Amino acid sequence: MQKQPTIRDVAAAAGVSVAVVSRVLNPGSGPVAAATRGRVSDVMETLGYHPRTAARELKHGPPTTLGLLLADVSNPFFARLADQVVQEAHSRGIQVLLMTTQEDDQLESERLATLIERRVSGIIATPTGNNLDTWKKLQDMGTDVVFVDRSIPALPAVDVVTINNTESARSATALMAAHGHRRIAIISGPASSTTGRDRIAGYREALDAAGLEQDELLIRSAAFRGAAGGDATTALLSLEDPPTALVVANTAQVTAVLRRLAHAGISIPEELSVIVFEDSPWTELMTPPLTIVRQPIDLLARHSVRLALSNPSGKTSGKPTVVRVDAELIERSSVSRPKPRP
Amino acid sequence: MQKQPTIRDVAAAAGVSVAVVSRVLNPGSGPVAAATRGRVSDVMETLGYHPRTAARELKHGPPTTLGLLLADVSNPFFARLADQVVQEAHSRGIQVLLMTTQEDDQLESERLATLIERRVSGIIATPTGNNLDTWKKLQDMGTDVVFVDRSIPALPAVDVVTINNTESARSATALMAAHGHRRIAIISGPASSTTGRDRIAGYREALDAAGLEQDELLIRSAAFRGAAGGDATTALLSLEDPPTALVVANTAQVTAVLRRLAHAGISIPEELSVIVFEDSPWTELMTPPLTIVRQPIDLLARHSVRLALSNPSGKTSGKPTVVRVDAELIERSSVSRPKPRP
DNA sequence: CATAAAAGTGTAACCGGTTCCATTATGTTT
DNA sequence: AAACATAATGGAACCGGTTACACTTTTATG
Repeated sequence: MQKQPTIRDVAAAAGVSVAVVSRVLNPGSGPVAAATRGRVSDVMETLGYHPRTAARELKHGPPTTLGLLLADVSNPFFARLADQVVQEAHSRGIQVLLMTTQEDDQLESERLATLIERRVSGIIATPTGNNLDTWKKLQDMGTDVVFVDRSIPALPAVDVVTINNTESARSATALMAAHGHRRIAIISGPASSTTGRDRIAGYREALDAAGLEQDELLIRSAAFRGAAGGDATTALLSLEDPPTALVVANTAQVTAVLRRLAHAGISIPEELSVIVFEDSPWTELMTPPLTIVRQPIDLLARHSVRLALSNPSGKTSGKPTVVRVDAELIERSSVSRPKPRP
Repeated sequence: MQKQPTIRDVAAAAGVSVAVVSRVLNPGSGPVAAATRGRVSDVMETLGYHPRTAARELKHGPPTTLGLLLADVSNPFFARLADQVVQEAHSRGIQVLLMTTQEDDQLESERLATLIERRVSGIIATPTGNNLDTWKKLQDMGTDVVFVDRSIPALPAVDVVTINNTESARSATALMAAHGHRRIAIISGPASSTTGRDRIAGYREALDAAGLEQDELLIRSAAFRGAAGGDATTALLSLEDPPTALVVANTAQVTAVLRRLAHAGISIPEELSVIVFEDSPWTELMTPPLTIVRQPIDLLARHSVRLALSNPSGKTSGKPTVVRVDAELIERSSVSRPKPRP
């Protein structure tokens, strides 16, 4: 273990001042004779010199780090979002500090405190819905905050990137109706989440458009974490007049729902038509291949990163940006006509 | 956008010196009268003061950031590893800088340069196998490097955390043999990777133990990325004497392999028994539920973080630590006796 | 009560870069 | 060749914390 050379070591070894070395380090910050530049570069090479980011950031914290605050990364949706965000950020020379909240406001609060202390230039987050003051404070500090996938209505000043949740649930439900289903159920995210609410709204719209009656018993909100999806499934199956179609609009609960259906011996689509909000490769490998709603994760990531870096310091723009991208309904084989009732 | 207060602002507002404020910030670094502490804390609160991490790290770069360098995060295995590493790190007050290499040495090299400049205290990585000099340099600097999942034989001085690859492939292959299979194929990672080599070694051991002949045509190395898994599958299926059992020991290629099998209309396990190295929930939802090798990701993460933080600065310990955890073979329904040949 | 020990506080240097500004070297113009 | 613009370099302050050390005030001890 050797201690690292500093800019002064390089300057001394090259027989120049630290100012010159700094200029070599930051091309464009001032003139340096070609010969000098070469000599300094050589010295840096032989000494194995690398400037410390921490020191550089002290002067004018440059937008070199971005906070990515997700609910959790074991969920494939968030995992792929993280992957895309990291790639997109890297392509711009930006680093990503990854944090998770586990959907817990307390943890979220701690993570936000850390992000404040790090003076990250931007944050891309799936907010829990609380910590409003902290979010506001972050923006006051000039941090570019972007909510992705969800938003917080009480914070209308924050940029948001989501899919068109209402429309995606509407089209999925409409497909069920078009196949002749009259008892269509939906399992969505919690009512406290914008995704949950919007998707249920789209579901209702589709029912109205199809002239179908709304039955509150067929609308289930399940938490993102835990086994809520399985329980909701069981509840739906044990209804007196059970649904013939099910839209699983809570990505985090898709496997829990499917597991419960399998254990209950429900055959898809004969007994129950199913559409899930989930775009992993395995949905195609199921028997039958599942009809899905595909969320364009790469677009979400790209727009999020762009917005999180768009206001280098201090936003003058008045109103926040809201990007809404369209999801895609991929029809495979898990939807059919309902079997006639006895 | 307001500019942030500094420690001097706080000191001035509280009518004390910066040293006192610093002591309030770092309990244990020196005595502060209770009354003073309270007053300073109040001022920090009202001013909305948060110390800048960059400035703190200038003095003695404390082990507060960890680099996590993975091949990619869209792969569920790595995603869950990332999730666990982040959680484990957070529980110790450590932040995680997430980076991906896409299995590309050039990109890896760039990421490593960044990590050097950031002076992270530790790095947890799935190395591509190149950039040997940089890895050495990192260690010389006192960075705690931990390879997870794979290792680089040419770098024996690095701590490693892996599953017992040889044993896991051996037991999977042995299970096939125990079911009476004589033509057992394996699709592993590239021969350049330690995981690929070790798993093939275990496979060979199992064949020997079962007194089965080794056929090099049944051993396929597929790259981690791309469609290599599908191609290898097709090649195996079109063999003159095709296998009756297949061990998919390349997690990144599992879905590609299964997709190809589905398209080829191969029924599992009637025509082909299958065991996959993959522990996602969906493996249980398949028809039939897949027999899998489960890798204890949480253990990998826990040990990795522990090692990456164990040598606060400057390792005196002579030899590196190698942690090898056991994978678990979960028997479900994708393995059966081979059907008798005509 | 004198005095030593401990507690509380302040001053200033330092970490490793960046950058303003002054100074000197080089080059161009007429 | 004088006059002046431009290039190249160096000195030193600064970013926002931490900390060694000096100094003052309390508290403890004999």
